[in-house]
Parts: sequence; C-alpha cells; structure tokens
Amino acid sequence: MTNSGEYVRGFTNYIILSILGNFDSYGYEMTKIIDSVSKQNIQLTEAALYTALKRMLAEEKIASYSGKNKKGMNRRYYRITPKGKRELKSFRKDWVMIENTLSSLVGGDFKYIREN
Amino acid sequence: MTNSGEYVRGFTNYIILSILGNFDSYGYEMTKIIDSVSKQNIQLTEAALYTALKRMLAEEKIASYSGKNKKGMNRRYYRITPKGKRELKSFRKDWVMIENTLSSLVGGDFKYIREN
DNA sequence: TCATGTATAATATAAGCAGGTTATGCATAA
DNA sequence: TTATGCATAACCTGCTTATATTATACATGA
Repeated sequence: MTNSGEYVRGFTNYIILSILGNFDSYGYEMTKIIDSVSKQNIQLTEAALYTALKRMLAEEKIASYSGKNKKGMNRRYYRITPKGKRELKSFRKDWVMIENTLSSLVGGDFKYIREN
Repeated sequence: MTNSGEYVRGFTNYIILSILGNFDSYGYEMTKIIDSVSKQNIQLTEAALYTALKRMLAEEKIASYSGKNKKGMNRRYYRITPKGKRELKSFRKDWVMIENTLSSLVGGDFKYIREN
C-alpha cells in the first residue's frame, strides 16, 4: 500500500494511548503490535513512534520507567497517565463520528442538495 | 472537536476524488459538501482544499474548466480524470482494511501475544 | 441618487509549523 | 549476523493561519 504512513497521522497519539490503555508497553513492542494488527496496511515507523513517545511524555499524556527483559537488556516502559486516559476517552467518543464521516466522504455515499 | 483537520490528512485527496466521482464540482461547493456531510467533526479548510486541487491538477488526477456564475466570481470546475478514477478505485479497495485496522488500534480491541 | 457598508459567493497564495520519512547510529545477546 | 531495543538529525509534505482580490446584491443614510 502506498503512503500508508500518511493515514496514521493524526491518529498516532491515540494508537499509542490505546495500547497503553491495555497494558504498559515499550517502543519496540508497540511497533510489533502495530505491525501485527495492521498487517502492512498501516505503518508506524520506529522513528515516528519514538518521537511521538517523546512528545507525549513532554505533554504528560504518558509516563515512563525503565525495565529489563529476561536477558537483561534494557527497556523503557511507558504507561498512560490520568491526562492520557481522559484524552483517550474523549477521542473514542469522537471516533465513531470521524469514522462514519470519513467513510461517507471517501465512499462517495453522501447526500448533498446542490443549488442552481 | 480539537485538531479535526489532522484526521483528514492523508484522506484529502480521496475525499476530493470521491466528490468528483459523483459529479463535477468547484472549490467553494466542495467545502460546503464536506461541511454539511461532516457536521463539524471533520474539517477541510479552503486553503487546504485549494492547495490540494492545485497539487492534484499537476498530478493529473483531476482536470479543470471554467464556468460562469450569476453572483460572485467565476467558478472553476473540476472533473476526475481516468488516472484519478483508477486511484480512487484502488483506494476504496484498501479503505476497508484501513478502517478496520484503525478501529482495532484506536479502539484497543486487538489481540497480541506478548513474549515474556 | 449616490456613496458607503456589509453579506455572500468564489478563488488564491504566502508563511509557518507539526509530524512523518529516510537514514543512520549504537548497544546487547544469541 | 540476526534480533532486540532505543534514539536522533535532516528533509519533505501538507495543513493552519492570515490575508487579498473579484464580483454581485442589498440596505441605509445623506
């Protein structure tokens, strides 16, 4: 699929918040999750993800703490903050509308009464 | 809704192609269509629209011709080209997947088997 | 009647910014 | 050398904000 990354723009934050709404996670795992869920039709590169995480940390929508894997390698875990939870909740309410609207528009099945 | 313009990014081209897939139209009318269909939950400003139209003209996804109007400036009509039609058709096939994937991700209802 | 203001219709572009892409680098472990 | 894991710089695209111009209709007041 061409340009698949462009579709995610505007949704990146909410994808991250959604994952962290389910369980604490770390960058590398989140890319794997998105890869596995999206099966190539949506793309969120590591560069995009890590900059998003940094951004959201600064905005205090997420917090982070360090952990290790079994082999002893470092991981940086992220968890959602109350602020992040509020934002996610609010977005999910809007999402239904956004989805329907986008569907109507790109599907071409909208009604519009033309003048003159 | 905050930042509603950001959601459209990546879909702008296909929204325009979809409208022109239904009937020839002009910039001002297209903004009215999008406003009326989206009812404030998606936004495509005139500036964004006109730059998109220019871009798509250059890429030959759409073509244009001038029309007259009783009131106000002359209208510039746009129609979809064969190239644009192909792109729209191809996108609509992908859209189902994109929609499902986005829904799973932002809805948090995805399955992922975590390793240790 | 003329001038002025304002609302609507319609198109267009410049400057700036946000965030994604491409590319690259580094460390550890199997 | 492949997988795990994090991170950043430079670049590019496209949206936002702001502004300008053309054109008609209509109201209002001098």
